[in-house]
Amino acid sequence: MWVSTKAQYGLRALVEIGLRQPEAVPLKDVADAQGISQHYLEQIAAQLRRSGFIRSVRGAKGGYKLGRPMAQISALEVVEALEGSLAPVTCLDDPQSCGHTGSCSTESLWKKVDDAMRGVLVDTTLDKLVAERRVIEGRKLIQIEPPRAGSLGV
Amino acid sequence: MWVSTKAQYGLRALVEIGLRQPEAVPLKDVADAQGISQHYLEQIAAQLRRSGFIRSVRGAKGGYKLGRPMAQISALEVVEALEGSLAPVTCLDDPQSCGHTGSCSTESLWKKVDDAMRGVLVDTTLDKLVAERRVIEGRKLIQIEPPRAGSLGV
DNA sequence: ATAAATCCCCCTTTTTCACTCGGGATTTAG
DNA sequence: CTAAATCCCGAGTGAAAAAGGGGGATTTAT
Repeated sequence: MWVSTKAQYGLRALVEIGLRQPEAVPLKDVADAQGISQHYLEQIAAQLRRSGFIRSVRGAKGGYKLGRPMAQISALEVVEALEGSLAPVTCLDDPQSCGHTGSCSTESLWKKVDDAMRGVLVDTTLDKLVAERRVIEGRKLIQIEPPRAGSLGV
Repeated sequence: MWVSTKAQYGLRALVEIGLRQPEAVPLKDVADAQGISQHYLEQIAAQLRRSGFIRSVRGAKGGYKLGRPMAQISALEVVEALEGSLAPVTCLDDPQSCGHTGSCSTESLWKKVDDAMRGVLVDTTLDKLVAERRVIEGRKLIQIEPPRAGSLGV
C-alpha cells in the first residue's frame, strides 16, 4: 500500500463534506460516517484547511465547508497535499538523487508509470466522487438529511 | 517514493544480466556498473533466484544467468516478487481490511489507478528494457563485450 | 591449494506510519 | 453568564519497514 491512510481518509472526508454542501459539517459526523478516529481526522483536516480545500466554521454548530468548487478539486491535489509527491521513484522528483538520470534503462518505465497514475488522479475530481457516492447511497441519503418535513421516518 | 530501492536495484540487475546473455554475470560487475552495495545486491539476487528469474552458477567464474527468456519477464512480476503487492490501497488486496468494500466512493478510483499502473508494468518486459539500455549505451557496449572480431570499434 | 564467487543468517540504524494524549481557543444555545 | 459544541495545536509513542552491514560457509576454475 503506497497511499497512506491519511490521504485516503482526507479524500473520503472531502467527499463527505461535499455531499452536504453548503452546510458546515462537523468532523464528528465525518468520523462516525467513515469509522475514523476523530482526533486523527482533526490533524488531517488542519492540513486540508491550510491547503485551501476546506474552510472552518468555529464554535457550536460549526464544522467545515469546501474551500472551492468541487469540480476544481482533483484527487491528485488532495493526495499530494497530504502526503507529498506520489512519484514511484525519487529520481523523478530529484534527478540528482541517483546520479545517472538520462542514462538509466528503467527511467522511462517509471516515468510512464507516474504519468499513467497521475492521469487517473487528475481526471478524478471531487464532484465525480460525490456523484458516485450518491449513487452508492441511493435512498439512504433521504434519511440522513430530511428536507425539513418530518414525514419520512415513521 | 513507493517503489523501494530493492525493487529498483533488482530490476536494474536483471537488465545488466540480460545484457550479457548467456554469460554468467558475477554480482560484483552488476554492483560496480550500477553503483550498488554488493552485499545488499546479494540479498536481492537471492530473492530473484528463489522466484526463478535467475539461476546461479557457483564457484570461480560463476555468477547469475537468466532463468527464463527475457520476453517472459515483466517488470510487474519482478517488482512484486521483491516487495509484494503494488496495490495503492490495501483494500484492493484484502477487501476485508476496511470493512466497507462495495460501499466506498473512492474504491473505483484506486482500482483505476491500480489498473493504469499495472498495465504499464505488465507491458514492460525485460527484453524491452535491455533494448533500451543498448540504445543508451550505444557504442560503449562494444568495449565491454567484443563479439570475437575486432572490426567494430573505430 | 587458492582465489573467486555464490550462499546464508542475524544485526543495526533510521525513518515513517498511524495514531493517542492532553490540553486551549472560539462560538452558539439556553 | 454558563455550558456545550466545535475547531486548533503540539508532543509523544509503538510497531513496522527500509537500507543496508558483519561474518562466515560452500562451491569451483586454475
